[in-house]
Amino acid sequence: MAEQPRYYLTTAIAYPNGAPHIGFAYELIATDAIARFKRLDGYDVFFLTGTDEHGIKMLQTATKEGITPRQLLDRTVPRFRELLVRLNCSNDDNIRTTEERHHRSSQAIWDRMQKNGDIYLSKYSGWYSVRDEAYYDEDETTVDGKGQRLGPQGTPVEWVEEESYFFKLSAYQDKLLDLYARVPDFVLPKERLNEVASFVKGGLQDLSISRTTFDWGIPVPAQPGTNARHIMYVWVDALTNYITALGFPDAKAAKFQRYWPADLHVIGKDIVRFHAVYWPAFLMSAGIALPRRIFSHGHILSRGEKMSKSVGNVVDPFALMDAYGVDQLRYFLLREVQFGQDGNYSHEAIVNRINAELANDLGNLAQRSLSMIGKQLGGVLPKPGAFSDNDQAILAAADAMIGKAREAMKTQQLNQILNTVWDVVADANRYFAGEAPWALAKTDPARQGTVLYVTAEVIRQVAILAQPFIPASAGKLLDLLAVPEGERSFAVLGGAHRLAPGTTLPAPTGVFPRYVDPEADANPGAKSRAKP
RNA sequence: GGCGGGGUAGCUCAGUUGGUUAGAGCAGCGGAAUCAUAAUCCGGAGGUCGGGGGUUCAAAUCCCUCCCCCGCUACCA
Repeated sequence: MAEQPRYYLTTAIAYPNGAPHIGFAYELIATDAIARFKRLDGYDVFFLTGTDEHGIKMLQTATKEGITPRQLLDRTVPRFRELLVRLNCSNDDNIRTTEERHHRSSQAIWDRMQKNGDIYLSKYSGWYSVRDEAYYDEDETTVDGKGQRLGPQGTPVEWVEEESYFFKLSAYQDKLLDLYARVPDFVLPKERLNEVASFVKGGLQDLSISRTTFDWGIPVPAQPGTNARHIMYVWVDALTNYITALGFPDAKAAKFQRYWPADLHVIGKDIVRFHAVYWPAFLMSAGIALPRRIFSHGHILSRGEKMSKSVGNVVDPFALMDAYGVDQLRYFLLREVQFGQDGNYSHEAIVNRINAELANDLGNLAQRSLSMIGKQLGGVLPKPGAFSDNDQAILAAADAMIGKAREAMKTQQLNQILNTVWDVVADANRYFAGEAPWALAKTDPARQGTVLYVTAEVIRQVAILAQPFIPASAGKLLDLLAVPEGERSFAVLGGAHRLAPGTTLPAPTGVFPRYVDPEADANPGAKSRAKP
């Protein structure tokens, strides 16, 4: 028997200096759907999430509140863990960059890069904005009326000069360009790779990778010739989490052997450069294999506008789950948004998807067919007669879903998978209305049984394929079809396997409730508006 | 400024080796059905395909030009 293929995928690690944002929830949902899809499709999956806990912003947030970074984390990190649980994420590990294993790992990759001659000590100076956490060129800055120099974001900057270690990023320009040419889907969507490539073509400067001005970070390994206390700055620390979780630097770590290189890093489009330029350069320098793909997802906008605290349109993922339900939120984000593009969130849009597609199209189809089996056939799945052309057509459509889904998954087109599945749901509704099994009950009971059987079989395949996206609801649907736990993987899709006639089904219950605006009950006349 | 993507029905989008009446979903309008979570099904309607010019028997699709939006990036001042 062939060895089970492996699949390692990650989200970016989130920065827990506040409450979890919808953007992180979106990334978790999408990555979880991919992880679940791959597992159901027979892969040995390792799915990593985590939090990025160092850096000056963390220190500043803590200081502002008069607590230590550690205390801040004790308060915020549990909320991120809670989000994972609430979202029903199937992650296999959740790394924290403050963990001891990660300190060892980061120091080890640093050592390797240094031994390769890519790290040197120099001086970093420039106009620094604490608030932006960024250096600016002098000509990017302006001086306001009070003599205060400001950065391009309008934040105050100050002249900072400090000793810093540098990474010879400039030495990797050609190797990176070669990588992009050799592996054209290294970054998806492909327009993102084009942007990265043109950035690299424009020339790379060496990267400052340490700081001495604060100490909330991983110490740089002891160096001969200097006693300055450097900590690693941002990206060496953050990116390395992907190998830490597999047991790096232990060369014999079973997980590292098994799962590295990663198949997929799912990240937000705002950090493409770090993953598509810095990370492969670090890995090349350290002599570690490169990940196979970076997928950059878009941002979730609120009614077409960027969410920001100042505008006050930030959406809390917990509030959304409370208002609409977990699977409903997962479904909406993955169905509505083309993965890789920006997407729009609005109350109207999510309610529409929930009611039209989950409750009406799929939920109601299941309810009407299964309750007919329950009421008229004693709850026993009927044995079908010979299949008519219509039966064969709808079954063929259902059988074809898995092939299309796998094709779409090759490039992480999650919404396309849902399009495929819900196209079949729409077909099934047409089929059901056309065959009118409620009328057949009197005229041709045998034929009615066949129609109900075919419908149930289509729902079975729909539910199995829907599992990665709406795991709890799809599971309930499969329960209603009395599908055993061991027969819910993609191996039983495609027509080689069918529902077993004669099976007794449980009494059907609603799986996808309609969303009813809470205001409607109290105030029936009022036009309801967006709540969350 | 440079590079890239885009501007198609009220909304979100599909549609380029140029070729019959430009498509889908949602919304809206009309009808059918009544098994079902008042869900479902059917049908009409709705577009000068950003503006202008050109090539062609024929252009959403090719060429020129202009306008607007988005992304990446640079720089003058």
